[in-house]
Amino acid sequence: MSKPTSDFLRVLTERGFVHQCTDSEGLDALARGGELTAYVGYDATADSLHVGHLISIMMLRWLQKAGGRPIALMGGGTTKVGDPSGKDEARKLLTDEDIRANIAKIRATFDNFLSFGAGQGILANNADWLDGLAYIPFLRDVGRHFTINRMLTFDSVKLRLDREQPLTFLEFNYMILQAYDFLELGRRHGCRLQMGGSDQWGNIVNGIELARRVEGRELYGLTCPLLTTAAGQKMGKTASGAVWLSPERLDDFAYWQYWRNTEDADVGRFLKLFTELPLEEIARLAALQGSEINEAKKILANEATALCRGHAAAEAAAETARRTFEEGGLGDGLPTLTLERQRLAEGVPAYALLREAGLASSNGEARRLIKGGGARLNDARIELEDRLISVADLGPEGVIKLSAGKKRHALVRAG
RNA sequence: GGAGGGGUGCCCGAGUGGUUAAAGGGGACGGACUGUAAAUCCGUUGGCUAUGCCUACGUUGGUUCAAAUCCAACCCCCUCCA
Repeated sequence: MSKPTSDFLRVLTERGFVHQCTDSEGLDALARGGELTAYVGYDATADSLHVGHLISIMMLRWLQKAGGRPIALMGGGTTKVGDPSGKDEARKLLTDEDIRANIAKIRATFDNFLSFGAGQGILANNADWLDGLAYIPFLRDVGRHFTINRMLTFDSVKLRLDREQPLTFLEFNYMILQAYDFLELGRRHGCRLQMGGSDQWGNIVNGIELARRVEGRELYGLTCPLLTTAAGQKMGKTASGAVWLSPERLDDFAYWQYWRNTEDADVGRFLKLFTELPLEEIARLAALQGSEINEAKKILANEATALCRGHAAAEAAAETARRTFEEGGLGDGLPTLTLERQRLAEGVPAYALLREAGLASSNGEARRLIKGGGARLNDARIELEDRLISVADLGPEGVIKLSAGKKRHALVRAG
């Protein structure tokens, strides 16, 4: 593809967001010509998005910065049915109330990245049009434009069939519903572009085809690469699961740490995708060698955290990290457990305290941690599993520092 | 509906009567080495009020001194046939 001339596509291309595009020339012309409206769809099964969603959120953000109008589409309608693709066990069906609550909480995250309001971004919900669909009319108006022959050629379907895994009729319909979303957003908001992960390519193309057939409208699709780390791992896993975007699910310090621990080989790529630093600056940072690249990682952590959690949170997390790792001291931002003074006076077994502080998920795990030499009390290795920890262990600042390994720390205070 | 195959720990997968909390791998966690990186090596990896007790191999019941392993019924998945 020739070099894009629109701000939007140029930025996306330069920063590594673009995997495939249905018609980059056409889209470029459209983006150049005026206000471009584009959407990305998000599931509403959890009350928070995670870093896997971040790349597409950034695309919406760049769109808005380039003068376009982003639509974050919540799958309130499709979630109600329950996405069967996680096929291990039938996901429990969410109630309307759950979904509404999830969407409200997710919205708080979007507010950090996008501006919603009159003439700005839109937070849409496909329940608005899917809930009321009448089956027969829908089949006649929309279903007739899909041939099974063609649907069978899409990767999402083909992979399943090749691997001899079941594909339910419900999932089959997902393609159609998603295609219909695109059509509907075009009608309602003049949306011309759908973006998503590369795994969404087939679904996106379906929407484009549908709109062409139903109303002769030309739509566009753009996918971003699925994010893996340089080591080939799926992005966003930590000790305790997904890296959540909402502070209720993952505290600011942990979020900052996630970025701080990026592999060397990923630093440049992540800076381009997850920060808004100028490319020249990024090129300089990514070229740092040896331990100097840690500076780049700190900047990555600061910038990424500032976007998602705000500047104050980013600075506080950076300060906590500095105190904890560079001075070996205590950072205020570490997870803190407040214990009744009475209990602490009597003493609590080390394994129990580690569990309560969230450093181990069971007493057994805590015991193993101690046995393996990974548990520390005020930076001194804990030798005995049931060693009592008491007020006598409070440091000068009135705090006990517990550690599991070198990176996971927690504070205990007497309350 | 018929015939055959299968359901094992976070995941994959071995195991066909006792020494099996269950080989091996992956992942995860911890240790060593480092730069809060990667790679590598080592250890750990069901729970508990812990030299013991409890729970666990789809579900329920049975045989046996003893069952993930044998029997029965049921549930679910896959393949082929109708």
